[in-house]
Amino acid sequence: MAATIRDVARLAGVSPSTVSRALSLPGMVNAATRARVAAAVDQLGYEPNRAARGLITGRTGTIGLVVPDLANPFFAGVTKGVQARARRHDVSVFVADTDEDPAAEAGLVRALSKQVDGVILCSPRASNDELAAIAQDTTVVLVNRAAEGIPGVTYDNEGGMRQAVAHLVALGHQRIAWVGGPAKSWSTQHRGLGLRNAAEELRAKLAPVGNFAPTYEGGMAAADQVIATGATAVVAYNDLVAIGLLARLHARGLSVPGDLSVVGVDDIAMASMARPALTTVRLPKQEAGRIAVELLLTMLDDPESTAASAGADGELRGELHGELHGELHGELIVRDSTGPAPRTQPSD
Amino acid sequence: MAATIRDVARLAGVSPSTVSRALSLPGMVNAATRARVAAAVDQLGYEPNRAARGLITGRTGTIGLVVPDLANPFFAGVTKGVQARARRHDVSVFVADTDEDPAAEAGLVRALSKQVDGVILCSPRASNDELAAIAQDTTVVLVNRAAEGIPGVTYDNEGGMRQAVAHLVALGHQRIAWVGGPAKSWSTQHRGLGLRNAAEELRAKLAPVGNFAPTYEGGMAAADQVIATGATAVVAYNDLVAIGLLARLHARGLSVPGDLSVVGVDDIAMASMARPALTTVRLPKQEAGRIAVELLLTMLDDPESTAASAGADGELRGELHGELHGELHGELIVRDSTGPAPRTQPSD
DNA sequence: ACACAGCTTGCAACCGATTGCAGACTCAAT
DNA sequence: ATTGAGTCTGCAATCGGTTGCAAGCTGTGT
Repeated sequence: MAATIRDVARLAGVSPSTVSRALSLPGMVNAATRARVAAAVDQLGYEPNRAARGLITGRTGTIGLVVPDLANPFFAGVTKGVQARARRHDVSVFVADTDEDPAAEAGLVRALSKQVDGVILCSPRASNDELAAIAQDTTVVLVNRAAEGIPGVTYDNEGGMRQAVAHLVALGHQRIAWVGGPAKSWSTQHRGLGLRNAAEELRAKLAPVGNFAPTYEGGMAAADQVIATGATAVVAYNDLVAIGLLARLHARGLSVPGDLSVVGVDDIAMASMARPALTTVRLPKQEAGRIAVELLLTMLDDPESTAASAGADGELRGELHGELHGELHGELIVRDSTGPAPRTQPSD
Repeated sequence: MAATIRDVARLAGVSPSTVSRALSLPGMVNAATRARVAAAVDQLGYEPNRAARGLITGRTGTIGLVVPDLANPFFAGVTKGVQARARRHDVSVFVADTDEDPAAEAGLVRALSKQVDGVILCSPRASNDELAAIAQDTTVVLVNRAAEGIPGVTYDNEGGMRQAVAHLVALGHQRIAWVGGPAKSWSTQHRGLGLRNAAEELRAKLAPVGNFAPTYEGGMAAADQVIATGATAVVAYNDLVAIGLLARLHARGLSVPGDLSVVGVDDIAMASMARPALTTVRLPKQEAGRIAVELLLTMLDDPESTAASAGADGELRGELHGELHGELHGELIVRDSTGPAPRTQPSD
């Protein structure tokens, strides 16, 4: 049905090879011929068949994106970024959702990897060893996760947490609770670490209340333990957890920020719709997706470049500043869920 | 790098054609040979190259999905459904996000259509004529939109609205406001229609307050007009709008459901996290995605089948009940945003 | 006039699968 | 032994592009 390169060649009165070259190596063909080919191309609405091209070039022009859960606004944001930037490079994106199932992850990636040039792995649950194994036979870029020798883009969790703590300390809070996400999660570990450092430096006490599911329900479950710590402020693993906290605190009759200030992380749309509107550390989500695409495409163009070798020759695209690793910074968005520390503890 | 069909053939001591047949037409090859091939296949970890296969079969094993905005939880849900069901059929999904830009839509679909076997169009903004043109040269399935001659899956908006009105009338509400979404939107039209019919039948008065953006901001903008109608209950185009209403009503000092009851549509995760938790008409989102995939795959298997011809021979898969059109039903989820009508109008 | 370089272009092989056709083989019936 | 049907397998063409190689053409220097 669709026009082939031979149809174009016939119409332009040249051979298929010339058409091919006119399109991909324009400098190599005579200007007049090139014009005839161009005319034929758009008269026929010709577009090269990707499968055929991929067969010989070994490149499919497609990348894979694996996320834990598309319904999670954070991952939806990353996906949008990946998608938009990939389109700009004329690359298609296979999206796969693991449904938060760590077991499905590896299998999915393997299946995907046969069909794409490279894969972007977002917040993978796999172990470092498993990741290394995957990176062995596919070009991989990580998002929101760092692993030795694998390029990726991460957030400066420490910096974000420092901003949150500084904000709270300035409001007079001395004792800050921390509701962590999944224990093995890379970002939980780094956010916890950043919090600990910032608290120490700014002379506040940090009260970790353990690990909870990174969901609204997780926040509901954590709330009572937060109250029990006697803290006047709480930092939650993410906005979903923070909103769960808000709900349960309200149910317990506590006022936010009157009795307790609450800070989230991510700045999903829901954060500004919560009551009270949530103070949170905004993480640039689409930006992460965009950078991941650039990173992946860079590696694909120059297979020699890896996180390790990049330091040596460092000649990469703009945003990456010569390294096959991007780091994004969070920004504290102050809304209504944080306020001055109460004079007396809510437990009085 | 990866094993080819020739490698397998050599290892199994047969010709490539036999390997091909052993894999796709097992009945045609001798059991012993088939076993040798199978052994060779998994010793080498062989997987057929899709591009090569696609080249000759004309099928890519890939479908496209176009949604207005991945960050919208409704579309994220549909995407999850599409994605999961496609995987089950060993089909990959290209996801494209138009960023709510109706102008980008058509171009995107055209670009996509060259690379996939068929396209699922979710809540397209295009006109019926444009849709017909697209369906002309690609296999298309619509989600959340009906158009003459094009298969699709829609929601029974009338039925959902009837449930909402019945619920409100039972609570004593006589005057119900309606905040519509984008005027040209198919679902706005049908929800408005359903509301009008149900209101008439159940002897309630419907007060439409016009069309608003299907967002939180849209809801905020509509709230004051809703109050001005003197209605004691309001049905919003979707949950996002309803939550916007909630916020503005709260700011205006009105109590929900004390002064005004609010009903949304969709049942996105946010609905149960709102304060008060939102009464809403739950629309099965993933289910819509799943059915769309089945529909598309059916059409691909049997190119003769169209919405028009399906009635005649109607021999399709389970869920579809013999029609190339699926209709899903909403379910009223009663939470805390609806309650008995106040004795006196809030305007008193 | 001749050789040689440089620029364009075509031929043909190739990527990795699928499939129509025909050949080889087995087995039973005549 | 011959024929015929039926089963299984291989050959070779094909899908739609890309690319190494060689050949044609033009123009320049001698």
